[in-house]
Amino acid sequence: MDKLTRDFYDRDTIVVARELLGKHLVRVVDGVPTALRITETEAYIGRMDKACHAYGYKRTKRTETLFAPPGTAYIYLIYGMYHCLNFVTEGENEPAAVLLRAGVPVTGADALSMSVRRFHCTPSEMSSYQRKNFLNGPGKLCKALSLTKEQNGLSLLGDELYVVDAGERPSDIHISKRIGIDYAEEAVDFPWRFYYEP
DNA sequence: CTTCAGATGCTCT
DNA sequence: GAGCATCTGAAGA
Repeated sequence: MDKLTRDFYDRDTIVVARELLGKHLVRVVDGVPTALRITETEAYIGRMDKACHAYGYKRTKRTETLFAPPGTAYIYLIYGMYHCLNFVTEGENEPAAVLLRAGVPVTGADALSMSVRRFHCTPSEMSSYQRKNFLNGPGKLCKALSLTKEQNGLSLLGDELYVVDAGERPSDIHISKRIGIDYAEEAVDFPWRFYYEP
């Protein structure tokens, strides 16, 4: 159960996105860890990707975090009420990141803390619809882990938010176009979404 | 199962 | 002022 180091993140973004599948994302609040298994990711690469906030090395207040060292959390508000969690990759001054889109709880205790944060109830009180759609979206994932823009810029090498290799190697990884980037012209067709059925 | 409208605030032009 | 890397509940098939 080794915590991933900077070397893991400081590589090609596509590779990092693929290899994050099956890893455990750990969020610690008040000393209590909650873990989920990562099941869906997307790559965003500013150098060449019109879907990336930092396309063409565009530097604004928001994209500043994408220029931080690999292994930094990039978290932003979307649609006025949800948050998206990303991991910065590929070297300093090379704005690129992996979006964390979905996961599943690792243990029963993890399921409990996340169901409380998401629905203010226990897992057994969740509807079957809620159970089926528990963590299958970036906004849901952030809510379940109590992540907001307050945590933007947090290092993944610290103790509040990090990823561990639990030795799981998912088979049958699916690849597709990315979700919700219809504005991105030719980049809408880039096959940079990775996921598997846990 | 599917579609659909509405919520809501921040960022950039 | 426009638009957004989304989610939910309600309604219909």
